[in-house]
This record gives sequence, structure tokens and C-alpha cells, in this order.
Amino acid sequence: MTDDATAELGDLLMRAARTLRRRWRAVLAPWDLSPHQARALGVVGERDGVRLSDLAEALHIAPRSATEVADGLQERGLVERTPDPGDRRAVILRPTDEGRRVRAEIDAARTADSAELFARLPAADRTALARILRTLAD
Amino acid sequence: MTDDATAELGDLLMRAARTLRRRWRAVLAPWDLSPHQARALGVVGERDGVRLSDLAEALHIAPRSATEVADGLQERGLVERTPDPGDRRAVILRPTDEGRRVRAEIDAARTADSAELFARLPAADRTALARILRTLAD
DNA sequence: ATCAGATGCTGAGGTTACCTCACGGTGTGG
DNA sequence: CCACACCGTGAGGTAACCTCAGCATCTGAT
Repeated sequence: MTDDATAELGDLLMRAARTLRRRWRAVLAPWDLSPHQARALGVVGERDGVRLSDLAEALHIAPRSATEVADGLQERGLVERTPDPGDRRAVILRPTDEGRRVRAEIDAARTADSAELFARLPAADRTALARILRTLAD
Repeated sequence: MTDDATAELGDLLMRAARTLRRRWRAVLAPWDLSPHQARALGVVGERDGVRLSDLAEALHIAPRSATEVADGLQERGLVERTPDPGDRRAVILRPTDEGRRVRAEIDAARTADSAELFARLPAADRTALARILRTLAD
């Protein structure tokens, strides 16, 4: 395979990712959440009770920025701040009941959309794709 | 394949794309250009002479924002604004000599990096990946 | 036991990359 | 020939990041 073809591979990968990102954004629209907020809600709901600093690490953003993401989610009533009983400096983020509900809905919608997109591929291709991508992702 | 596995496929695709994006950013560092600026330089150099509005369309941004991207590239001496002889409202962007040189260097570096990354894969996988991704990208 | 230094969150203020709106200059079709 | 559309840009706004400083709190070495 020539260099030219590998360069195109990068391009194709980017394009496919963009397709996925666009669909993801569309899936999210009904809840009026940004992809980043949805991801944050996912992190908070994953383990029940997450420190702000843990959220920052999970989202690869500065701790200060995690405060803002939490503010946004809290304003929408999806998460709440509670004091950490073990460390009075820290704040624990927990999903509210609605937060848990929304998270579950979004999760289902995302899974359904993903299934729909990848249904274009025969099963063998899906397996191959997964294997190949695993090799590429760091 | 279960829904769960297709959900993971989406995840893997995003992760691979992120790897690529990170590398791309690193490749670009020596020229102190953002990915977006590099892409803009690529567009301007591709067809010699591009309208600002064409640039906007190519980059999927508002015309007003293309002005700013052009400003940035012009400040670095990589492109220049020339009047469109056929339409006195319009501005044609052209790469300067250095712009052309930088574009070529970046292009070579990107191609080399892409080749290095995809060299992890056997040739058959590269072909398969290209075919599969083409199916997915819109 | 103490206290110097590290850690956790957030206010203040900055940057970047977008956006919309309004405008002046210019093309164009009825 | 002129109403209207279109080109680029100034003005001003927003979202999502950032750094730095500060306060409260924890922790380890002495």
C-alpha cells in the first residue's frame, strides 16, 4: 500500500468519526445537552458519587473547568453537590433521580443509534472493524 | 452482534479518531498552526486562488469566521489577499511562496505520520479498513 | 502535637474559535 | 435602471476552555 493510500485511511477514519459525532449530537438534541455534558452525566452516573477532580480527570479538562460543567448539570437539575463525609474540602457529585433517568434514556438512544449505523455492515466486517480499531487506539 | 458490541464499536471508532487527532496536532506543532489553520492552508493551496466564501464552505464555518481564519494565516505570511478581477466585491486568497512551502512540508509530515500509524496493520487489514470506513462515512 | 506544604474547590479574568447582525460596496435580472 | 441578492468585514456576543490566586482542609515529617 502506498503512502498515498495510508494518508487516505486517516482521512476516512476522520470522516467516519465525524459522521458518528454528528449523529451523536443529533441523538442528544431532545435533551438539549452538549456531548460534553452528556459524557459528564455518564461519568457521574457510572460510579454513584464522583469528586469534581475525578470528573475533571475523566473528561481530560482542568479541575476549574469541571466546576463549570457541574454547574451546568446542576442548573438543569441532573446532578447535585453533596459534601464528602471523608474530606471536608471535597465535593461529591451525584445524579438526581431525573439525572439517572435522563442518563438511562440517553444511553438507550445512543446504543440504538449506534446499532442502526453499524447495521450497514455485515457481521464479519463489524468484528474485523473492532479488531482493527483496537490495534489503532493507542 | 449484540447492541452492546455495536455501542463499543462507536466507542472504538471515536478512540481511534482521537489518537489520530492527537498525532496530527503533534505533527503540526513545529509550525505552530492549529489543525484548523492547517486545513485552511490546505484548501487555499489546493486550488490556487480561493474566495473567502469558498473557504468558509470548505471548512463548514460561517463566512465571517473565514475572514478570521484568513487573517491568522495572513499574519503569519502564509496567504495573501488579492482582489478578484472578475468580481470587485470578492477577495481571492492565494498562498504566498512560504505558504506553499509550509503546506508541502506539512503535507509530507502528515503523510509520513499516517503511514507510520497504519504500518501497525497488515496490508489486508488496511484494505479492509478503507472499504469498511467508506461504507460508514455518510 | 504542630505546622509547612499539598490538595480541593471556586472567584476573577483571559483566550480561542465560533456565531449573528448590520453595513457599505458591488453584481444582476426583470 | 433599480430592487434585490451577494461579498467581505466591523461590532459585539457566547461557549468552553484556560491560569492564577485564595480559602478551607488534610497530611506527613519532625
